[in-house]
Amino acid sequence: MSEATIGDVARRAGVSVTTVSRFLAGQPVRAADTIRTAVQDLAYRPSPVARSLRSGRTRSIALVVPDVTNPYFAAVVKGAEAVARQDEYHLFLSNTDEDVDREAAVLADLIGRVDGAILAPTVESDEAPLRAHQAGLPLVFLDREIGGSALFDAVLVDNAGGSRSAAEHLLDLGHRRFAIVNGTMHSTPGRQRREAFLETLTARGIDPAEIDEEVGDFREQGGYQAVMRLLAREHPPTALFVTNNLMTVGALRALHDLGVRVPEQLSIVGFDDLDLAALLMPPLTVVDRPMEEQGAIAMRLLLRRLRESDDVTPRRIVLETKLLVRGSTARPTAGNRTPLS
Amino acid sequence: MSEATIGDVARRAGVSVTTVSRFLAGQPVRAADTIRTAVQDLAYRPSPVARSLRSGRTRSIALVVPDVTNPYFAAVVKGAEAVARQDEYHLFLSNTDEDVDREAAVLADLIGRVDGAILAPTVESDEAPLRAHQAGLPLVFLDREIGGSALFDAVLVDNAGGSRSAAEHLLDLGHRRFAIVNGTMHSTPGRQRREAFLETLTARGIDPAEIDEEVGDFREQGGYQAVMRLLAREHPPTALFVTNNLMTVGALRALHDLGVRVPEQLSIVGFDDLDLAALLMPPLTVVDRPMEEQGAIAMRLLLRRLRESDDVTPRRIVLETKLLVRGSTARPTAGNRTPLS
DNA sequence: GTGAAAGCGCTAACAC
DNA sequence: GTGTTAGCGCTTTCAC
Repeated sequence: MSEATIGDVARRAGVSVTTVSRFLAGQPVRAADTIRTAVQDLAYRPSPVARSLRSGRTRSIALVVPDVTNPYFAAVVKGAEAVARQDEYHLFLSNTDEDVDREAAVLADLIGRVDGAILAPTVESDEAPLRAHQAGLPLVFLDREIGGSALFDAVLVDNAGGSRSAAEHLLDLGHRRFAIVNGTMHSTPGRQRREAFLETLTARGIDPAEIDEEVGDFREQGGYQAVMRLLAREHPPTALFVTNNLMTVGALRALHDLGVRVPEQLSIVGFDDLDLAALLMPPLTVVDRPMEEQGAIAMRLLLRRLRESDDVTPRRIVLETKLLVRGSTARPTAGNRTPLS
Repeated sequence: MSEATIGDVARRAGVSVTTVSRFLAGQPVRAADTIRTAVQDLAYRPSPVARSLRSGRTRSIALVVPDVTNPYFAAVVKGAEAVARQDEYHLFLSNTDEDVDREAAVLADLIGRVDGAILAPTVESDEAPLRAHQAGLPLVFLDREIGGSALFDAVLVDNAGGSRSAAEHLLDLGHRRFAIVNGTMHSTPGRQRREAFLETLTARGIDPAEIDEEVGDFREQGGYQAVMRLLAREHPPTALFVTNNLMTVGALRALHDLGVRVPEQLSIVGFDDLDLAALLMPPLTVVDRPMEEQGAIAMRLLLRRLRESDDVTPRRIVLETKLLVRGSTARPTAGNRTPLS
């Protein structure tokens, strides 16, 4: 029965709708008390939809991520939501499941429904975001970018730095046989984490032939299978870098099923911390980064863009990573260090 | 520049807006081809806001949960979103952080903005949902209820059954000294899990004095502190039941810091499975339940209610739990079985 | 099968 | 400081 409109309030208070509107906007009005009473009596709530139609703004923001079930994105959502709430914005949430078509559909659908969107695009060659942008949807990129996206605000992570620290840590321990489980190679983090890891290794004299690669597509199952393949090889690696949290879980599961002892037989570094990482046996060494904060920053960037004129130069914020050395990395054992001798 | 309106399309196609509207609605129209072209040329998209104002429906649903960062709720969100998408509904997400006031504010804010909401209420004595319902917001309860909520659809879990299975498992192993870490005692799961655990124990002859209780408020930190307090006692328990996932993580952290050996010194059962539960040392015994499915069911219930008339009798669906016995539970050791002798 | 016109609930000129 | 009115973009009578 919440059907009271501004007209009802006006009638009950014996004034015009204009006056009520002005009262609601906080402007000085003679009949303030009367109106206030009428509002309460009728349990009047201004219709957000009508306001939106009038103002052209919805006071809501969409957050488009591959998967909320990924603890990293869950944290991002939380951070973003908290900031939105403060500014009285509402949050739409969409999962793309790393599916480009779904992402495109979602974005198209969002136009006119939200004032802006925060997006973790599936692939760097993605066109959908550009179309959405041209259609008037302000966009901020989260964690990933698309090609030639100098137009957009973005909150990224120093993937290269993170991977480098992982590689150096493993090198310093004395490893010479490496493997990396890659994510989606068409995405920013997938590409950057791989490249930096490989470059660091070869720059320090590692023969590329000593670096095995498998793709795990950023999924737990992918990580599992990648590790299964990796360890089935004749000369398995002694050091493993897994480039996201979900794949790390899968990798650990695989190592567990295989009975591989960590770090005695294999050292492992993950990208992204896990809630239970420190409680695993052994505790997991990971590249960590701010998560809720990344969501919060993305939201702030977007809200600021909505506030200011649209021609503000795009801002790119790159957050630092931090290597958390725990127990899953160690020196290679003698047998492992020279697997061929 | 996505400013084309239905009027622009009509003009370009040389027909009236009515005809365009009918065309868009899929009704037979002579100028179909012309209109189709005009729509494409102008990249016309019907305004969702205008449609909502007209129809009184927004095609969006809100999901109000305590915390998306909780893997259980993240899974629920995913399940609910998938169902909503199929029916072309959009999802609003709000975190309440277990705060009654925030929840009330969120609900009030949602009225008129969504067609319905799925809610995991903070406390059973909550009034806000009733007010929202009276204001015309269809509601489905998720995982938790409020007092006298026979009015509402709900998707619950057999908390009593889950706790009973945990208690019986521990009893069967021979434990006589118990402890339970409770959640928010004013919430449905908090209350039910506690009661069933205690009843099962006492029904099997356990002296209530042999059952320690601490409250952890469903938070990780709460679980940590609860366990710290529990194990500081003179005659610590040999069996521990932790009533949700977050608190279980905290509990494990505490046990780790304390150097308590599981299950030798203490058996532990958690409520809700964790992604890494099976990989912990020892693997964690837990009460598991469907998570994404619970979200999906809640969404289906709500959409069905929106479709059917509002006077359908409320439906309550109770999902079954399943005890996953892994390695964190074992017989009490001799020393522990009779701590006083 | 089609068009004119009213109206969803609100805000903002514009006159007073 | 207040009321009248137009109009945001759409759907839907109601005549034709």
